[in-house]
Amino acid sequence: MGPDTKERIVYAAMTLFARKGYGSTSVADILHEAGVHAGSLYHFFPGKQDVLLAVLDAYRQGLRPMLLEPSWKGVDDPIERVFALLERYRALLASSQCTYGCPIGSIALELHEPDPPVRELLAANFEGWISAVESCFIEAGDRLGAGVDRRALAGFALTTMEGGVMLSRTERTIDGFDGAVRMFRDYLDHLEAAV
Amino acid sequence: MGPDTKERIVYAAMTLFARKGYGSTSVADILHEAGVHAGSLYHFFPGKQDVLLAVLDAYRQGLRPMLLEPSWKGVDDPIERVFALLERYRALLASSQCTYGCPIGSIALELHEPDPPVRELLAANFEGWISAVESCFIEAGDRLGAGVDRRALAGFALTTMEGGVMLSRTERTIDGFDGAVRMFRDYLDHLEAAV
DNA sequence: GTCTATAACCCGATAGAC
DNA sequence: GTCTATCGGGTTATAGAC
Repeated sequence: MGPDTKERIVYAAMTLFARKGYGSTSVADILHEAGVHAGSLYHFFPGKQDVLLAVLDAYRQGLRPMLLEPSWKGVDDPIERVFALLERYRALLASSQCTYGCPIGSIALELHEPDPPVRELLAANFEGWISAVESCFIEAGDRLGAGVDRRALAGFALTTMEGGVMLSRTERTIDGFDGAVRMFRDYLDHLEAAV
Repeated sequence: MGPDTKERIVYAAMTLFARKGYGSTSVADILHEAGVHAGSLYHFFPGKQDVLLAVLDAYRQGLRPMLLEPSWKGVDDPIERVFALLERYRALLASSQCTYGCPIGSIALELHEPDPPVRELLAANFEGWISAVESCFIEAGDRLGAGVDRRALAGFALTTMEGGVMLSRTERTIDGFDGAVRMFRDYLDHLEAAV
């Protein structure tokens, strides 16, 4: 239908996987959402799982331009940037009645035994996220004690976000997410005060 | 086949849902695992989702006898009890090559739009977990400052565990879980030191 | 590259004998 | 309560014309 058929398929799949999950999204759903027919999808992709791989790769490639840069617009303080990132997930939750959270985390838990390339792309997405946040904590310099493990702290930011999303999605209230982020903030305050 | 057919079905489903997820477990899988035939399952349950409800209720009822009490055997310190609980999840991860984590969290994220009774039972499971941990923090008395929100801190323990499980399952390494728990421990150390 | 039709399969659930 | 056979429908993927 156009030169960007493949991209439309990936974008449609991205939307649907985030909204309904991977298993609950049928190929027919993707075809309908993208406005293409089966022949086109199977021309570009060997199968459904390869569409998932393309989606996960798109997330990975979009980390900076689609997630970090919008979140960090007008925020220069490196530690505030971490909370600006968390705030973006809060906005996603709040604007969807606590239905939509982190698409990577949902897929990561939905697929119990993913094929290696899928699992590796999921891990690469987490790794990119953690690395970006780690950079913020490194940039914060001596506001955090020299003994503070920046990488582990960034991983803790991720687990706070993912766990908070899970709790809020289940309770259908933003409270769980907010509570977790508030505790994480308090922890960072203690770390800064301890220097 | 016996007077406990219904229980065998629930137990089989519990095992399979934890191992493969809800959607990837077919009724035929449950029948095979439980050693019963379709007629028996549909005699006791209207459908597959009702088996899930029974499983979630079993987890809820088993929280104390199956999870808390074994974790807290020989551990009297209320704050150490929280970490003993987290240690139990670590053992589950470690003994399964980081495949098996928290079955409730997996199902919570797998089902994007669960029917109300399912979502409510998932929330009730989280609520029971959080309440139990909150009790520990309350029991810790003035070792934590009076201004510390015990309930939010318990929720933070849950998000730390669930997020850590997600990260470790994806990376197939225990590091993410250990890092998150280490940070949580450090936070509690700061809270205790600040009193 | 795109479209239609359909193959081959698995699913949850049911019917009805015992 | 238990067993067998099967229905009806949705699934991924393919075949083949255009």
